[in-house]
Amino acid sequence: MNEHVLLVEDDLAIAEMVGDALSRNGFGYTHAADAAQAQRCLAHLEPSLILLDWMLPGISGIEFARRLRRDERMRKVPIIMLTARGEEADVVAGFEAGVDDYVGKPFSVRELMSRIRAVTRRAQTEGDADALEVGGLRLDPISHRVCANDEGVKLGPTEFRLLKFFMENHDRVFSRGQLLSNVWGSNVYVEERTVDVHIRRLRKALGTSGFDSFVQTVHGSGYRFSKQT
Amino acid sequence: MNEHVLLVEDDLAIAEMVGDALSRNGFGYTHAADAAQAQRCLAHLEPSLILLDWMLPGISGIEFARRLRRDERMRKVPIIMLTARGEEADVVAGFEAGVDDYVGKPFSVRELMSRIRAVTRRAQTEGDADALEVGGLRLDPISHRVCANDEGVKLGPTEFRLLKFFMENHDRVFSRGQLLSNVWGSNVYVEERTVDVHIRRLRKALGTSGFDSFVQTVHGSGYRFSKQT
DNA sequence: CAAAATTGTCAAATATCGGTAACAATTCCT
DNA sequence: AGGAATTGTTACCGATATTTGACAATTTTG
Repeated sequence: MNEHVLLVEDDLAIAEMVGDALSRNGFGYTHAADAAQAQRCLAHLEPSLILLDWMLPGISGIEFARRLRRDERMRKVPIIMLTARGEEADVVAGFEAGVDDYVGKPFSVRELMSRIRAVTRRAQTEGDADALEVGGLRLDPISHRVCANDEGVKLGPTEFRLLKFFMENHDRVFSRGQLLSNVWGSNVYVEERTVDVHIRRLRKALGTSGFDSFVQTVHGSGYRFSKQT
Repeated sequence: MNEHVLLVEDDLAIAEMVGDALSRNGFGYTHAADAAQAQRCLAHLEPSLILLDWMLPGISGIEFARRLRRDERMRKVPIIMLTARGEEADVVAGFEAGVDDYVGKPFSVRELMSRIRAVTRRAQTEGDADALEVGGLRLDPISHRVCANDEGVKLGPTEFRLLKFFMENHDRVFSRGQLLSNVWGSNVYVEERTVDVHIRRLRKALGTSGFDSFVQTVHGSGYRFSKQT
C-alpha cells in the first residue's frame, strides 16, 4: 500500500521539513504552494491524505477544505490542517467543514507523524473501485455512471451516493438514520424525512427503466435495496 | 431501542427545558447537577449519550469528559457539550478530549435534538444477526424478510416482531402477558386480547403457504410456535 | 451574471398499522 | 348435553408512517 500525501503549504521551510519527515516514514508526497496548485495536482492524483495549511495565499485553507468536501472524488480523503498559534478559535469551523484533525504550529514532527498514521489507518479499510451490479443494474464508481440494461440513468449526486451505498449493501434494511450517517456523513444535521425525498428521487430516476421496484420500503424500519420483490 | 440520555447541567432552567425536549422526542433522561452526581449515576446507568455543560461547579465539563474517555466502560458513549457564547475558543480542547459534537448556547431545541439524533445514530453499528429457520420457514432479520419455501411472506411490523420472537424461542408456550412484554415492550398498556388479533394476522399471512399450523393455541395458557403438530 | 441543477424542508394526501369491541365459534368441565 | 370460559374472527377508527409535489435557498454551470 503506497501512501501518498498532498502537502499544501506556502512556507517552504515548513514544507521541506514536513516533506523530509514524510519521506523518512515511508510516505510519498507532492507539494503545492497554494490552493490553485493543489487543485491542479488533484486532477491526476488521489492522495491518501491532504495536509493543509490554514493560511494560504489566495484561497484560504478552510475554504479549500470546504471545496474538497463537495468534490465527489475527494469527499473521503482525510484532511489534517496545520494551524498557527492563535488560530485555534477557528478550528471549530474546520471541523464543521469536515476536517479530520488539526495540528498546531509549531508542532513536533513526531506528533505530526502520529496523527498522520492515525487518520490514514482509519481510512485504510475502504478499498473499492470495481463496478457494482445488482440484477441487471450496474453502477460504475470510476466513470460515475449508472446503466439499466445498457440504458444510461441520470442521477443527482446524492442519489448516486445513495444508490451506490444500497448496491454495496443490498438485501439489507437500513433505517433513515443509518442511511443519513452512511450516505450523508456522520455529523451532518439533516432531517430524517429528507431521506424519503431522496428515495423518491432515486425511484423516479430508476422508474423509466423499471428498476424502481428495487428500492423497497420496509414499513416501520426503513428502506432496502433488493432485486427480489 | 430505548435511548437514554445523561444530562449534566447545573442551570436548572436549562436542564428542564432540555429534559422536556428529550421526553417529547422519545428519549429517557437522567439529570445530574454536577460531575460528582453524574459519576454516581453512571455507576448504574449506561446512557446512549451524555449531554455535558461546559461550565460546572467543581470539576469542569471538559475535565469530566476527559475522565470519561479514560473509563473503559464509558469510552464509547458519545458526548455533546453545551457551550456558552465566548467559550467557542476552547472547543478545540473539547474535540481533543474526545467530545463528539458541541452546541453553543443559546441553542434552538430543534438544533439540539437534531445533533443528538446525529450522534446517537452514528453509534449504531451494524451487528450481523443470523437468519432464523424453523421447519422450512426462514426469517432474515438483516433484510427483514420472511420466506416460506422461497416464497416471500408479507408481514406487518408487529407480526414480524412476533414471528421473530416465536422463532427465537420455538417449542415454548408463552402467555399473552409474556408475549406482550417481549414483543410489544414491558411498559406498554394494551389489552391482552390484542395478542389474539395479531396471532390471527400472523396465521393469515402464513396461511397461504400452509405454515399457519406452526402457530398453535394452548388452551388456557397462551400460544406456541412449533413445527410439530 | 443568469439559467439550470441540486438539496433540504414542509405540508397535504395516501397508505398502513394497531388496538378495541362485538360477536361467533370452540373448548372445557360437570 | 348444557353452560361457562376461552379463543377466533371481523370491522372499525384513530394514530402513524410514507409518498408526493411544491418551494426556497444554495450551488453549479454556461
